[in-house]
Amino acid sequence: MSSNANNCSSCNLRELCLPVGLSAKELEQLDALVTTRKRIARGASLFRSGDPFTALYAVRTGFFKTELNTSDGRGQVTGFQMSGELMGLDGIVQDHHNCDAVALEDSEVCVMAFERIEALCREFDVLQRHLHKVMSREIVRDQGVMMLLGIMNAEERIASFLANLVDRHKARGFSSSEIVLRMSRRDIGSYLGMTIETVSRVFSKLSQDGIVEVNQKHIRICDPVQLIERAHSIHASNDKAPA
Amino acid sequence: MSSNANNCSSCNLRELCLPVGLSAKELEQLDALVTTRKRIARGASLFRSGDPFTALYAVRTGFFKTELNTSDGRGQVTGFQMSGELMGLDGIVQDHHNCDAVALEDSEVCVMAFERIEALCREFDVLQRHLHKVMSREIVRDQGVMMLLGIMNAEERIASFLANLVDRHKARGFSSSEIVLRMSRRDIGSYLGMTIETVSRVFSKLSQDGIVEVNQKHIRICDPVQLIERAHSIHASNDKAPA
DNA sequence: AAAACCGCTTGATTTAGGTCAAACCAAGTG
DNA sequence: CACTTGGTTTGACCTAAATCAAGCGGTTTT
Repeated sequence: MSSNANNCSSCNLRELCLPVGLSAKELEQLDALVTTRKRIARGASLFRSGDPFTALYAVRTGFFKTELNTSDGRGQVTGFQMSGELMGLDGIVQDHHNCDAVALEDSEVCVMAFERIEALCREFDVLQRHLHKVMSREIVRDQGVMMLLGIMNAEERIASFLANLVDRHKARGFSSSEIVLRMSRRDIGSYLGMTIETVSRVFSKLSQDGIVEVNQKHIRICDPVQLIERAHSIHASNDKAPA
Repeated sequence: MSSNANNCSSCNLRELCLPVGLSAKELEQLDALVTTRKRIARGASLFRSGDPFTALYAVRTGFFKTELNTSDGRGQVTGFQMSGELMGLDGIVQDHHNCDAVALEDSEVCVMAFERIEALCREFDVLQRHLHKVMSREIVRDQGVMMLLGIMNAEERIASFLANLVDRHKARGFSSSEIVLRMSRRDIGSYLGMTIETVSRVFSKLSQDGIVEVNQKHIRICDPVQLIERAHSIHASNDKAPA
């Protein structure tokens, strides 16, 4: 790796990952955060449930899912992570990870030793507050998913899911009308608490209604207003990119 | 309030709330954590969605639910909190609360100004780690609820819910075979993503099968092994009392 | 103490979404 | 190229849970 390959201060994801308004000097000190980077091939796991917890990971490139697996083989996808988003917070409480993080495409993550994060947070209150906000955001996001699973019907769930993806694409400066789904219908179904058949049927419905165009993994959002309309319930202000 | 009424060091919930293994001296300094206590009458709110966030709250006595409310009047209960458990973590990310916290019986909470918590965490790494664990535990708990809502059927949900309550009662030294539900069937249904009728029917079913005895709010666990059997999926090691 | 009310239970019926099954389609592979 | 293979779509049917509706204790009100 080149001299500044691991530098947060020169990373273009800086605004997604780190607190804003840091001085150049502070930023420089934060470069100590990322000790290494790690490449994960599509289909491989960054960590698995039970692995010892030592670090948090920020997605640098690529796309991940996190999932819980049950003894009886059923699984629950608990989230999808894209560039600038954090993984591993679930591991802190028991010193081992509580879910699997699987790369859905060839990906690269920044490895941040948790002890180092904590040490820096004791030094810089801005960073401390930032970490707390990141964790709080995850809690709020999870509560949004609970609501989605608890009270929304299939169409609302899919619409919320798509609207959320659009938001996160926007926050990264990507097209907000053309998105490519990195995850399978099975993963979507697992995340949204429904079968692949229902996922497929709802996509077809939204397509017939002229709200989206669906072509396998390629989704074109034709009518973003109607899409949000269909999401209906608070598809809350959660789940944005990390601040 | 008497001289040491607000002292964490003399609180019998200490082991649920605070890190273990603190020296007497450290404990003394932590007494600065709780600035005030607050009584909340049954049915009243400790905070509501949108209220400015300034503090975290620990339940001292009583029982709470937290819920999200949607524009269209639907609501989702996101959790129930009993003595020693924390509320308010959702408020950190946006400096205002994201859900309502409602007392289900006359209750008392310890108010911990968040700025003070952060200041102390910069000073004591043990406390810092503790706060991170508490937040991580909440994330893991939420993921457990996602799984419950995503893949469990009605009976598994109710069985998990009861098994979880039993665990938390045990952790507090309460009877693990006799529990009194502080929440209504409606709240249970909202939390578990089902209607009150289904809640009632599943209770009746578990009762017929000799696993529990149900008498309105009074539940007797007759066969705890079978109860866990019915929960089936990982009713994971989450959602215990705060460490 | 009748009446109105509230939370809960139980039964009858309906329905959203699950299950089962078949076909489709893109991407490898021998 | 024919031939898998794995993910996706679509259709037919079924079921778990929702909805609708009635009744059942308690508790509070008048």
